[in-house]
Amino acid sequence: MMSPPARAGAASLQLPVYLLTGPTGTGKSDWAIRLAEAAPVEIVSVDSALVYRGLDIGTAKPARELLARLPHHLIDICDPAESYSAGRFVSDAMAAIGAVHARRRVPLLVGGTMLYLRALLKGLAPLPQASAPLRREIDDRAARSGWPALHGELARLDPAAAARINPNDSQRIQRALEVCHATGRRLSELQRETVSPLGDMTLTAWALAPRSRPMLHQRLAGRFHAMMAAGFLDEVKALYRRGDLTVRHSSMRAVGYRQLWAHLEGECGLAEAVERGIAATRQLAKRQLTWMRSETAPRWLDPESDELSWNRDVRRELRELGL
RNA sequence: GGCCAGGUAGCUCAGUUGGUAGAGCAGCGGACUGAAAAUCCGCGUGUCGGUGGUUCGAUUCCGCCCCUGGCCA
Repeated sequence: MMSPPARAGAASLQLPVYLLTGPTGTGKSDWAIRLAEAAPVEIVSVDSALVYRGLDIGTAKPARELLARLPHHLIDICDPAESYSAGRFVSDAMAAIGAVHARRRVPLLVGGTMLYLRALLKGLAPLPQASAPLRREIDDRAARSGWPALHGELARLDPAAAARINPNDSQRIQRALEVCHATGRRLSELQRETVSPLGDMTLTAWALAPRSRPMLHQRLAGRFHAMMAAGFLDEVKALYRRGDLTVRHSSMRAVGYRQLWAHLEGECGLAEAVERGIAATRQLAKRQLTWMRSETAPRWLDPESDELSWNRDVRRELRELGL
């Protein structure tokens, strides 16, 4: 559930938390790594795919050598058969932030998993973890009577939640029912008890915003083809051959993995899988930009031209803090 | 060169017994509380290959031309 607040002592209260976000493919990790080479910051990944071991090429994971040389947190922390979650992320991230502060260094949150970011900045309600048996039971009933019928059930148990959830939104209907059945309370009530785990820590947020959509799309396509040239398909084949993973595992629903997996299952040719993977990447970037527009109030940076001044400004601020 | 099948949205295609057209995918906008790189909602973006004819009216019928694919030479 919720982690203890990371307020180890008076000293850590003075230390800031930095955040660098942006849509996929804008260079966040590169900026963060070059800063970490020269400043007392430690990178805390905010990424739902980088947590998985063995998902390397397709997630654009920093090279092993870099991960070993510069402190990174929340990368390679679970097996692809596990299911990571926003809740685990919040407690892992708070633990990492506390540990970095205890070393008198500054955590630099880097990533584009916007739900995780929001959960960390604004907090999660005290909700129960996922329950595999409950979810299985709900899935079974959905297969028989359809999600709109379960939405009707939710409308009786938690009208406020049902009003906000579309009758076809299987994932949210399932979660809301799961919460009602597991706790006997309404999701919509529990959500009012949300409190930010960051407490009074000061957060400085920057966001990389691509100059133009066509430019971003071109870069994403180029990057996907580079991943293919670097052995992405072999990486997915190795995961496929394990035999215990399926498309129902969230790790195998990641962009690129899902499409190459479909190709290995014989659903489509390789060229088509690549095109679908590129399209899925574009769609991910678009959703991330929607989050960025509505959620955060960051300082916007241009991925093409602002890195040097950003890097210099952050290092000056750290010096002024005496770090 | 001859015959056949096509040419409709960015792509793949449907359709109009003559009244200027619609699906999927892509794209664009939005939502988002333990699967979130997930899940879901909204929006059609068009010289219907070109040109001439018939017609009140042609994307649809007819002629010619161009392009693509296939078969025959």
